Amino acid sequence: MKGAITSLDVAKLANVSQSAVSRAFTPGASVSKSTRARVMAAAGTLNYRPNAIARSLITRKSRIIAVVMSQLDNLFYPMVLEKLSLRLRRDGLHVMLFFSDRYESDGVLEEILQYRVDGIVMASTVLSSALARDCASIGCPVVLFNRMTHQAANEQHPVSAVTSDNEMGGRLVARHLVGGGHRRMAYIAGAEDSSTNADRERGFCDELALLGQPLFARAVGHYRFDSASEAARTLFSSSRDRPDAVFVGSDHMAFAVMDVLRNELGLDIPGDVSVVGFDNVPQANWGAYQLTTVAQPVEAMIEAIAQLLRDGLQGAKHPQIITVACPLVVRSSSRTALDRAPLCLVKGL
Amino acid sequence: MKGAITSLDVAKLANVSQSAVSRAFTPGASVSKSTRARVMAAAGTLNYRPNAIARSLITRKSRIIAVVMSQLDNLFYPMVLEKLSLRLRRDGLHVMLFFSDRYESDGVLEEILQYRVDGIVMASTVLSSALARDCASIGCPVVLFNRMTHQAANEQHPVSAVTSDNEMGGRLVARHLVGGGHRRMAYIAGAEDSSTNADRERGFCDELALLGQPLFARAVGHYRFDSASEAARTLFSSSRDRPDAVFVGSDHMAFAVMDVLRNELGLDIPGDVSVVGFDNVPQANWGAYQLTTVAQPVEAMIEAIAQLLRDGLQGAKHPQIITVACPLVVRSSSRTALDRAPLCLVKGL
DNA sequence: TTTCATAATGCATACGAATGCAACGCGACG
DNA sequence: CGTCGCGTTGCATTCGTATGCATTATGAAA
Repeated sequence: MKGAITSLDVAKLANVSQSAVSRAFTPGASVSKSTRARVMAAAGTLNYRPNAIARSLITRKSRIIAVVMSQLDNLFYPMVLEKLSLRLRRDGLHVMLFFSDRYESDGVLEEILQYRVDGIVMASTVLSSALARDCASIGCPVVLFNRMTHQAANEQHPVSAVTSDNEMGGRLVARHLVGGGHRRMAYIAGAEDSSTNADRERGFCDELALLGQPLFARAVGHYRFDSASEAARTLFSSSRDRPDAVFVGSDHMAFAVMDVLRNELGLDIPGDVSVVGFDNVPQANWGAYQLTTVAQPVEAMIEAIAQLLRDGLQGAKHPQIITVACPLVVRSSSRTALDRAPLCLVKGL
Repeated sequence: MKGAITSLDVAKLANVSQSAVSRAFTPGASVSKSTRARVMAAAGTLNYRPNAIARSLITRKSRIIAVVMSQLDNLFYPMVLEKLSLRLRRDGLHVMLFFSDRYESDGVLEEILQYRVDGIVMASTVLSSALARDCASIGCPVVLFNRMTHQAANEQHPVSAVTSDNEMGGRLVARHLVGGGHRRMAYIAGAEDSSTNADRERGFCDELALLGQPLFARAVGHYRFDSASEAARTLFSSSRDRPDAVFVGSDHMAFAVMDVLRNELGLDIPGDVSVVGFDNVPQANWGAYQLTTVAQPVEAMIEAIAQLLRDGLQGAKHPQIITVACPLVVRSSSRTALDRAPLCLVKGL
């Protein structure tokens, strides 16, 4: 077996014990300057690298964080994935990536737990009560990202969560659209069983009602591109009485909606219809869309994840729910109060 | 220590030896039906899960594949990542995700090798000669994805690679554009030191020359959105003598180019300019772009990766270079011979 | 019933590094 | 010169599972 260089090989070459090698590679361990130097030299000539697997076995820390995703076609998640990975690396943690669909995660979680990961970030779904219990008993912290169902607040097996203030985001959109003079507001929902959608929709509708402009129409896009296209066709098929503004549950769906409105129905955005999304993915700033949207503060959310994981690793702090504010980013896919002025003048003539 | 359920605990409860437990969880091992049943029952009540870390230590197989990426903002890579992860899972492998920029990967690789991964897929860059040697000596197969530089063909430390037939892709575009009646063809390059760009550009230019229509203009976009916008501005700034077609080194850049052409320069696509990309990411089929592009056959490429990894795991097969064909997908961002006909009629009037 | 061949099981060890404990060396101080 | 203390070092054990080998149970063939 050629490439099996162990700490013992290094120890022999450096004329020290295996313990010394181990200590030389452990920051802050009790080793003299000279010993460490000799060890490092020997390690260098042998091309030795400490075996993280063996280390994990004895330290009971794998320094692996499992990240569970779905829907990487929605650019929001790749963005999160990349930033999260870089952030965790700064804490000496590594990302093991898993995929599960929205409704089944238990199978994947079984695999995850075999690796004795130091934490789990779930961005695809929530976890079953049974697995939440298992994670808790093992002491493996779980952080829900962008998800927060009853389980997160489950009394028996609570789980931490990081979300943006989806409800407030919905409210901001309502104010923006009403302020822009729209009268027939529609909503295209994401997955109806997701907390993000529930919160966004509730905030939007409540605020609309508060402003005396109840929701005009509604359809469901399931957070999927194709479903969103279909929803747009349904909502805007009749040329009379169609919405003059639509809030779409995610940017990803909003792009589909804009494509249908412009290319299939020949509508002008924002002349005929204002469109607002949610997430503020990079594409929202692309020339073809210039989408007004609610920005999820990814950096802050990721910092929150890192903190929750750190807490979870150190001790059994109580699970926490962290909610971060999300500002509205106004671009040209929606009419604003300023745009409205000339329209009124025209009307006045 | 509460959650530390080991195979020994299960063994005691089931009144068998620890070996029996191990064998019960090993498919194809020598255990009687009844013993396995008893073990599984005990494991169930104790919530036991085999420890993959300990298993890896002794089997010397971590069942982990390191995947190194960069630029997740180009949707091509998230797409690959998701499909690759699902494909490898079918082989019982798991993805550990790393990021490195295009020019530095050695630091990341040092970390990777500590985990004794069973293979490495590099989609971000190539690896240094020194690390290629290390990987080879350890017996850790490396597969370059979408990259193929001199190192891949390095005599001393050869490395496997999977790419699409980029050169042929470039040729197809050349034929398509010339066939569509274009006369002033431009190319917007990706990163000039990447093999993908070199191959695409060579194929495109060679074929253009062959068809008697040498390249008209060229700029560099470095595979980045912003750089591509800038390149488009440069190429199309003068209204006289501007290209009537542009082949862009990737879809991701092509979207930037289309945005500039339409929204900043007021040009019609494909009326004034035809645009062709490379990759065929999902967005290329979106209404706003409808981008003619060369399709990278992701499924086939991933199958090739899986095969190379399998070969590399089993024995020391010679590193292989796998190249898969990539068809042109024609959409409405480029004029075709058919579109030309009416133009000729108009001319004829 | 006896005799093998085969399947099933347990024992003991190995994987590679971390760490408590004891031993050691060295300098300082009494 | 002896003793104490502190910084180093090595020894031995440990983490949880897989597996070669020896042993025993099982069933089929004689």
